[in-house]
Amino acid sequence: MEYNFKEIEPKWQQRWRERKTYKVETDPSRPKFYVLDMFPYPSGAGLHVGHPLGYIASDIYSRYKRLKGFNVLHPMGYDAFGLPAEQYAIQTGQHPAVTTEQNIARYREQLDKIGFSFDWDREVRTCDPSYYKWTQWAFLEMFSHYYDNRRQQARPIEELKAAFANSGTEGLDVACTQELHFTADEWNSWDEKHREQVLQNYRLAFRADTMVNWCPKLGTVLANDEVHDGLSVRGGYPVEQKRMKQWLLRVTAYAQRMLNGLDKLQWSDSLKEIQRNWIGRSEGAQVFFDIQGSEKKLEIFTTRPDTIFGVTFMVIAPEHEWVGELTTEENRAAVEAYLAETKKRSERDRIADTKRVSGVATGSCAINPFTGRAIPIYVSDYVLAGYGTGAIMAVPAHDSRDWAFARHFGLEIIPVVEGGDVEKESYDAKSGKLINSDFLNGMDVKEAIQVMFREVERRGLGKKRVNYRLRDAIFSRQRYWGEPFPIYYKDNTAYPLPMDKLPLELPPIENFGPTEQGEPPLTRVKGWQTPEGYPYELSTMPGFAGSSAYYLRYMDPHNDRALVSREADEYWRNVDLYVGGIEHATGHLMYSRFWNMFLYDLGCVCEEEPFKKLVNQGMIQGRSNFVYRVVGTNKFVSLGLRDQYETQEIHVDVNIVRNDVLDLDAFRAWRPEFHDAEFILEDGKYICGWAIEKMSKSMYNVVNPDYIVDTYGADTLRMYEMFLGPLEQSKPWDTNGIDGVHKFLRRFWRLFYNRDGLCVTDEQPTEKELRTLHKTIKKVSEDIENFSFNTSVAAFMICLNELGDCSKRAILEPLVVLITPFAPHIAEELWEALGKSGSVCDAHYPTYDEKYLVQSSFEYPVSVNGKLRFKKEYATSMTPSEIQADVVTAPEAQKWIEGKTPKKVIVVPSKIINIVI
RNA sequence: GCGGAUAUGGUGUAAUUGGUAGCCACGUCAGACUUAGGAUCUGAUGCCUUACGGCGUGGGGGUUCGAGUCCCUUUAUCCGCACCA
Repeated sequence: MEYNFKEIEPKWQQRWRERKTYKVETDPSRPKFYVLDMFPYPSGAGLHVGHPLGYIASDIYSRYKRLKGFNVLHPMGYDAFGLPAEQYAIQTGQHPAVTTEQNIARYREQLDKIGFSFDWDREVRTCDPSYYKWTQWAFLEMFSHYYDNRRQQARPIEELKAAFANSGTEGLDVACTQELHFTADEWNSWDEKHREQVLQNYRLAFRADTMVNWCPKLGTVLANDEVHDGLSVRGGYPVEQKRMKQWLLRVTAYAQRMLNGLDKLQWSDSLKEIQRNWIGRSEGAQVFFDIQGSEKKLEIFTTRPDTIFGVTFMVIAPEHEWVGELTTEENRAAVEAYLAETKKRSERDRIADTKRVSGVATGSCAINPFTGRAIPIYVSDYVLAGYGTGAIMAVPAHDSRDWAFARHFGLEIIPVVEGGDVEKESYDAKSGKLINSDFLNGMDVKEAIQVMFREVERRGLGKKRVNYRLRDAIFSRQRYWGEPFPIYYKDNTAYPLPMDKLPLELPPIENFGPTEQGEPPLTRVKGWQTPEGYPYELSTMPGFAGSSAYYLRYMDPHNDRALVSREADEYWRNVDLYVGGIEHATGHLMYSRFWNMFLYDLGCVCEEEPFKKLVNQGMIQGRSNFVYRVVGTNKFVSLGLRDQYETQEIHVDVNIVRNDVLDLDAFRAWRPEFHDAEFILEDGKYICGWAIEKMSKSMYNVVNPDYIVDTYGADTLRMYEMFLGPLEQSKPWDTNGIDGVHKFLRRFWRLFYNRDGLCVTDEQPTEKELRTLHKTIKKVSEDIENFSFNTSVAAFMICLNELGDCSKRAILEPLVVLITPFAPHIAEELWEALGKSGSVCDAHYPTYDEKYLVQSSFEYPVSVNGKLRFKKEYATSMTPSEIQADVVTAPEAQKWIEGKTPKKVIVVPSKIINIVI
């Protein structure tokens, strides 16, 4: 009887469905384990072989944990709202609700074929009103909370109102957009509208007039992580800076906590580093500079207060609010011309063109507070409005940008740290002795910085401060396919919808496309207002809104009274293992942490961090194949002979190429133009060239998992994807090696079945067979724990090679359980064949017995600089007695051990190979 | 520019974490069986050399009895940030 995956796989998939094998319930009597995949956007293209990589890994891990006795939560759902779904809908001219539904059905069908152990009863969809009710709820909670810096916690806005009524802003330390100062009397004298405007400065979800990334082509604003190199991540369209009134989330309030939290997480160092960079904490000083002939003081931020004696000019950003004021009459024309020019340059131009020095003098001067000298103030776009205060003190001797600027405008360069030659370039290093700096002279840079922090505060010039690169997240999108804001407007002031009115459902509309003027599509809905006639907010929430707390919803997906019940949250707590792509490092993984910390402050969840351990699977690239057409003919020359002709490289569909050998008939049939193609072969074959490229339709290198499942079966696909290489590493999909894995499964099957049928015997296994079994159990289990799935697949193959044709029940039974996480279908079938009742998913994971393993370590003598040392070693291929004999009986070693010290001893694990006496 | 990662046969990779480099596969070659096949099984396969032997983990240097592994340096590729003061 042959291994017939085509019969086995649908059979077990159907049984799992019928028996609800993967249904999971809260069960305090058992330890929990939560394994989560990043849920997919159901895009129109369907899955390719790269998508399931992470799902397979997490499925192996969760099946393993289940066999180990854990109560495993392993859910799946769809991130169905947002730009990708909407762009696809626009491209196909269908309504996003329709395409999303279709795409989900397609995804589900593809996922089911691979045999995942998801509990589909817990499926969530972010576009489902019963789901986004809780997205809206969280938003309203953010709207009605502010952040108390002293307690490091979100607090109800009512407390802040009470504080304002009592003592104004006196003694306040809270997260805000701008530092405001007012008294209790002032607060109490304001009307509701004015108070509300002030409160927007403190709410965690708030409306503000800020510079935003506006993408005209997508017709919406984007958050910083959705823009890369001045282009939108989705679609790659140009993005401009624009001042607009938008909803934002005050994620910056949590910057320090998000930074601190990283230390406790089991995430890869590179991912933590990306988040650290994105948060971008820098310690420095805020310093106020007097302005000549003005009451005002120009505030700057610097990380190098030690260089203040070298400040010879100041620069403010073109968007700085004092540009107008600081510009003198004689300079006004030049400044305005410069501002106009800067405005024209797109974000992308500015990035591409960082070496160009440009700027203009305002005509005003500031006073260096330490030297008392007047220094000119310039405007230049190398200073960013959004970071720090939008103004800098320039130290040309020790900052390369300031140096370039000073050179360009002929400004003075005063070195204040020893070490470089400021005539040639600036000396930016943070080391050296201070010079030309009065009381700082002779100090080291690090010491001088600390002294200056104190000195600046002592003289009342400013304060030591921490600055973050992280910006508040822009939360509105001028699009249709997203969660509506539970907000309405009365007299231009935003009011929250009462909680019992949630969810506020997205109204169905025919024309959902973006409008040209940037008006949200919801503008088109007549009567989009409260029953009292107040208009609702017209923009919708961004994609990351719905994905920020979905892992919590899986714990209790049908609860209509809370996002998650206390009971479910206290049992499942947080995600033990999260598997997904690194591309979400600065997006979803930041927002989720922020969102979860906020819910933690509210007391809604009991863990501050949502994802304990995170594994980033690598990307699967495509492996394209090429044929070489002799120019001007319809002749194709094989790879090895192409140098003899002038050829043109053409992509060929990888599905008609096998091991780089072209299927000639399939090629002729592929496209009409190749119908009468001729070939110049080498060794009777046509060899194709290849290259690693992105997996995409245009390169003809897309491999669909359905095709692999049809040809080789899901179990082969699962094992092969793991066998391909380390999970975290990006690698090309290469179908060439898949036969090896498939052959392994067939050989495995043949241990159970021969031509006559089941051939499993009850014979006692030999010592050698038991050793192989126990070694494999140990290796495979350890490898799963370490996410080294490629080596565990290899361990199975070694096991099979060593077993030969051993068909003994005592060996095969544990092996079936061992292989279940990797190849669940074949495991179920064989488990049944062995006469076991129930699913192999509920079996006990086999444990290994040390006594069958070769002594794992022994010690041997080594001479290190004439001193005797014993070194621990490991052996896998010899028994302890063999090792002992080798070491002890070698006569030279014997002598050495007796005290006749040799000059040199070279020892390798199992035998002494060289001793010099 | 700053930060992070990677580099091993024709290919994907492995290496007990400082101890005989190349496990397991793919591919290739040879053989067996055969209804000649994209089936199955057996053997060989890092490179140079007829052989003896030599060389070999991107390059160079170092530490060590011993380095793919540790240190310094350099090159290439990938990723993140990027006028962040």
